[in-house]
Amino acid sequence: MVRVRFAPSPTGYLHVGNARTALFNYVFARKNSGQFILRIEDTDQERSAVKYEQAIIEDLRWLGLDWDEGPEVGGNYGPYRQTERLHLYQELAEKFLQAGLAYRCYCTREELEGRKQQALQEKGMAGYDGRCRYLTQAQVAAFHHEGRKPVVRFQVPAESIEVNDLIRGKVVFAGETISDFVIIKSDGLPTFHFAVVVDDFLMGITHVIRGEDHLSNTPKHILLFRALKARLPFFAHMSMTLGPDRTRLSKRHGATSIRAFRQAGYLPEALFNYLALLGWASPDGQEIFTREELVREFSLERCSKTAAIFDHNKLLWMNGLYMRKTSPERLLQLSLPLLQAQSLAPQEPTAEFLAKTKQLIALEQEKFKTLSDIPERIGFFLKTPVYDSKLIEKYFTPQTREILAEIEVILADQESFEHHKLEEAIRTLCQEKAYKPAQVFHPLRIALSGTTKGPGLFEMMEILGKEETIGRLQAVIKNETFRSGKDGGPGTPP
RNA sequence: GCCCCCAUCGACUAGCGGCCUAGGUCACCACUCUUUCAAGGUGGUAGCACCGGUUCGAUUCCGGUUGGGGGCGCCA
Repeated sequence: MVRVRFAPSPTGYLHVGNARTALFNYVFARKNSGQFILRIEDTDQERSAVKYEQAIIEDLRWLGLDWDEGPEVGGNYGPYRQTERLHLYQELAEKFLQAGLAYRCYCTREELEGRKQQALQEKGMAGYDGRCRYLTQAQVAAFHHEGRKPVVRFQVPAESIEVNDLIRGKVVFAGETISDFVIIKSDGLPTFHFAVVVDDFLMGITHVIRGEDHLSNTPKHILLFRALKARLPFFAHMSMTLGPDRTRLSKRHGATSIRAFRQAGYLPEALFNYLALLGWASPDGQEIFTREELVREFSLERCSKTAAIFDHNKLLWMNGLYMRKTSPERLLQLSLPLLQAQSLAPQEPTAEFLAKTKQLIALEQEKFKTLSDIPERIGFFLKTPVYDSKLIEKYFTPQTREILAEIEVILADQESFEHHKLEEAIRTLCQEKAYKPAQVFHPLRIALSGTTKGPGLFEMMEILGKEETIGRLQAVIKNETFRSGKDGGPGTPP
């Protein structure tokens, strides 16, 4: 039975790089009919916050990465929060101490720092020198008397360690390069290295799939597994996610948290799909996957060893693809809060309003790249447009007013406001008066919507309806600033 | 400084010794469709880091150089 885990520390929002790790674990578990476990690594007292734990949980769910065991769902290997498992680490550390696998170290941070600098200069080694390994009773007593609080260090044997990585193959670390590392901090909490191994062991994790930044830590973990007499899990270290400047992806690169992308109007399935493509490729080059397809196709063997740069651009394209694919109904639901936030929709919309808005969304759907584009692109339907003087200047000539007035008359005569009929009528006008269509269509579009971007002109008029269309036209025609053909400042026509 | 990983178009990648005059996707450019903005269609620009080997033959195998990334914490 395959058992994998994602173990975030709640010190911030879910980072896209971590989300990708979670996703690979999730997909691997599903592919192998195994279990996906969520474990919260909250042993950093300084930085961990409940708020972030909650946010991470929400964002994982939003991405569709549901776990079989972990917070909020339980399981037989709990608890799944490390601060609730402290006794386990302490007991095991005590056993290590008694078995001579670990020892108490009384060095202070200052002493450590000083010696580290010196060793770095002299030998290029930055690790602990092991000087507390064999303290006498008297020395220990003296340290206690000084009030020093010890840490527990693991005694690293001088042998080289081999890591057989599923993605990278065999990696060998020389024994001397690993120094005695801390497993229990002076506050009694376990360090990351100790807690992961103890938990992976106790939770029966079979495959450790994580970022490449942990590859160098793996020999330590292997040593710990051995000390626990535990069977080694398989390791798979996936490539890192970098920013456009090839450095670790961070806030400097803009949005880096799943939360930020959510708020920017991205769809979960788009992010899911994009993340899957970062460091993994299907054999046949397929790039668009449903969750099920990805689960079917995925394999660790096809994971790339090269670090991947997170490309906002391709994500945006892919999001647009999914925006076009999904139903107007869902887009309506997802964008309603955004419309409300911009006062484009009432807090308690009527069925009529919703139906109309859905119609608008359907009309403009092919142009949305993110949900945030929805208010922007359909806003002018929902409330009187604001006119941009530059546009007026560019598209309106002195003659325009006359043309618009003629159109107004024609529209008033229309019995049906069906778009084919409207088009026919206006094209007839163009012919009769020998107007070039562009000369008529552009100003009309701007007069009605305040923008050059929009749906088909006649579809737009149909949805706006006779009354509103004529109303907007009249307002523009009467607008004083328009008379000169320029300087139509932003603002709502009277 | 020491240790580890990595190296194909600007980006993600396919390639697992001859099928490669290196393929796909995003971006970019051109053309096309068109009442705008998109979307779509067609075409195009662009890459095997470098130096040595191995081999009849290297993008593919080996070594080195260079470059990038990661680790060396009482952070995870």
